[in-house]
Amino acid sequence: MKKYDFRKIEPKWQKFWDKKGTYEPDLKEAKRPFYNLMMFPYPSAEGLHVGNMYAFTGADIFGRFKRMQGYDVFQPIGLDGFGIHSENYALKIGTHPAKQAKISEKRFYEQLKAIGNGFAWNERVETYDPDYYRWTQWIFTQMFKHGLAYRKKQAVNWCPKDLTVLADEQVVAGKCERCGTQVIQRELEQWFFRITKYAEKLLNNLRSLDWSEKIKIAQKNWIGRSEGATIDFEVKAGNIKESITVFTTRPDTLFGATYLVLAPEHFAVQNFIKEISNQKEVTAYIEAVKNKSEEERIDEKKEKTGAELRGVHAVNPVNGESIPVWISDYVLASYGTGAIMAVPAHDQRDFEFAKKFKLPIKVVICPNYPAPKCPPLESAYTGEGYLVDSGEFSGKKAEEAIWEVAKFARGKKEVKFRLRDWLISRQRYWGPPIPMIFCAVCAKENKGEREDMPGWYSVPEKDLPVKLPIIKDFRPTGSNQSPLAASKSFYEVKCPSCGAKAKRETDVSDTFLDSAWYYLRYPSSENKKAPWDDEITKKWLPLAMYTGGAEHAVLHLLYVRFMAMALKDFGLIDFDEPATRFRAHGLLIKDGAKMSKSKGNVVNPDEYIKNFGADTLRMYLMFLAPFEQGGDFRDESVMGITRFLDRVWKFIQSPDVEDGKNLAILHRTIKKVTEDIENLHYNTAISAMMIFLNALEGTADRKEKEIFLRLLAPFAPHISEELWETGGFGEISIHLADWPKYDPNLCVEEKVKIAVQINGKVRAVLELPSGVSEADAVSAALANAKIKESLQGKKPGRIIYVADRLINLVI
RNA sequence: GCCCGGGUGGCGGAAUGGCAGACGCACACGACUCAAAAUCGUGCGGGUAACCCCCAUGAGAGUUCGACUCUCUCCUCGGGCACCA
Repeated sequence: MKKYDFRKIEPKWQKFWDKKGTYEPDLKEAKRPFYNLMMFPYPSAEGLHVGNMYAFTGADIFGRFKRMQGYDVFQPIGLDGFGIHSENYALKIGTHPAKQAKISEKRFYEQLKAIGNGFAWNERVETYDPDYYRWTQWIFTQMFKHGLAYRKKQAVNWCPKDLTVLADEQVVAGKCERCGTQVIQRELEQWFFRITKYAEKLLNNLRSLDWSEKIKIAQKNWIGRSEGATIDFEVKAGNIKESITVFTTRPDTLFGATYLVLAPEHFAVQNFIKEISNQKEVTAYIEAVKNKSEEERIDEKKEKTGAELRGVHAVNPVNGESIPVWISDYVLASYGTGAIMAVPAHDQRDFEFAKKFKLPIKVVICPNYPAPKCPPLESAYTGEGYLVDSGEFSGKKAEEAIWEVAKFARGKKEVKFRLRDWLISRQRYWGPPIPMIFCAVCAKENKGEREDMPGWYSVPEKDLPVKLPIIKDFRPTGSNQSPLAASKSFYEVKCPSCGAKAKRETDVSDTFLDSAWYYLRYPSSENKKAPWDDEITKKWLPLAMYTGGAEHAVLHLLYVRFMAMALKDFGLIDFDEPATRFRAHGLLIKDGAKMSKSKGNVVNPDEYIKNFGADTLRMYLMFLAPFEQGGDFRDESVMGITRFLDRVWKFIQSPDVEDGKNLAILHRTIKKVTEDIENLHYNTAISAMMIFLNALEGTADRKEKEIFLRLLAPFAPHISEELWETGGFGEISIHLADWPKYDPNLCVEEKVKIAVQINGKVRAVLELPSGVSEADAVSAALANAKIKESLQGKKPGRIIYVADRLINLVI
């Protein structure tokens, strides 16, 4: 018998599969399409991370399993190589990103081949390929034409290190999601995508999606729907009369509103400022807020700040009371209406503010009714109760009076979302130039492609792609402008409408736009005339299975859904959810800590593949823990799998023993492995194969070996293929063979062990024929010497019998 | 603060409400060997000389004939959100 030599076997079969196109489905003719997608990597670091390999292997096992079950599995791979992460890497090592992209590409593809995944290599996608980003730009123009892309000036998140704006989703706890730098606010005019238009749908669809629950929860919280009412307050200041609209989810507490608070940026503040007696104080406060960094705000979170607009008064619409008006940064300009009614007795933030500035606190909800004298509140009371001091509503249950009070105050029911529009512009170099042109002449004449955006034109389809020029100085400028703004030959264009001298947009788009539609391109990647082929798209999409990291819960996974909804509304695709099933894999850590370059504990898969083989590494990674949980990579445990595969090698080539005794374990193993793969419990599937091997070594017949190889194939594709060939078990490839089936009737052992308990404690274990009747089992138990002894002549009062499992005698 | 997950031997982990610790790692002993590695075999939660006994799944209570599993309270670790009215 030859020795198991993975160094020969693995490259041999990788070449074979490649040549034969084993993993290339017929995209046009496939009968049972199964699009199994995994999130593509961004090639920013020194090479493929073992975490990537972990994710890809998990997804690949599922794909191989489905392929053997008879599906035409399409499992493509590509690179998310455009964008700030790749650019930063290029900056760090001092190469041009375009050059670095080619280097990374080669390296990544070599590594991706070495892990033995069943990728469809013919349909690769690289986001920086002009053939690809041509269509990314085209999608931008579609968004523009349909009114979903627009420009607006507002305070946006700016990363002082990456020197670009960021979407809200890219800011984590006030810091840049990528580099961890404290984000600051800048007032800029930028391109946005109107994702908020789909807030309701993004939320509602979640219910019917078969996605990892934690992703759905994260999205739900991010979208942050709240139902409430907008209510108008008449506000007077000297000669000025304004109506200020507030948003509240608790209109039932209206009688307890003792003042209004406006965001410092609220439009009405500027009007009132002329009429107030403390102009200096208010102006100073507004200035102070403007200059506060996010860090300072978080620091001061506990301490409320603000300023009264002296001389400004609002009228509470439910009782006509005149109440003061304040400004404070605890009210956000960007949420609701930027103004609130403060009910200090029943809202903790208002409570703190009122305490600090000695504003009246009026209780309008008591837990009981009629209300006993309420003791002074220590904090806001937000529980249930009955309305008090609330005019005609007093005595009603607060919860039930919400809409009645709102109606009484002439409020309107309204739904608000936490979700903000997606900021698309980036002042960086390495991305698709935003395909827009601004013509000052048209703008002056109020002409434009869209009425609401004079002067703006999308680049005509025939002129796409707007190629990213190879410029020498691609470093971010820090000046609100992309490095492309320095390239005259790039930005000087003619107006597509009037032909006058116009200016091309010089910002590039967010990387997440590249990845928001890539799954559509894979199966149609050969098409040079359209972003995707309708027939192929109809056949293969939406995705049957999508696998990726949970860190993209509110980034990629939200954007990709939004994009599908938009494209569907444009009539370009016929589904609005890109993936019917999504599973988030867990995080792979190393010796109890997250892998990171700073800790120096990043594992590169290359040396492990070299030393142990791809099959061993694959199985090791999957054996660690449930795939959706993640695992802890420890060098010493790899040996377990090495031994296992060595034994498999010998087991399959050992002489056949025809004794037909292993039927039950064979069928149970098939059942267990099948169900475990379906549930992504690869660790226990591998354990079941180990148990099978332990039991059958030296007693297996040919059929049992053959079935074992098939079960092993998704996990260890090379060794199983090699043994399949040398053993002559069937046509090559094993990966196109059928998945074994089990017979539930044969899963049962002839004899079962039944635990006999007395008062829940096991006192004896009986071996009885399976399916034994209750009466027989109980009499066998009572006849047992140990049981007799334990019973000491007492008679069990109650007997619980669980078939084939246990008897509990209760005395 | 709120919302999700977790907490089981020395370690990774396994257990439709039914024999806790499968499977593997590490470790110990034995076989093979001049020797070592590899391989094979045996053992391996704690108490105990030993057990058929007792204790044990973060802590405490509860439901149940029976709880790692369900309910409540608390501790703790990880992740997400964080003045969202």
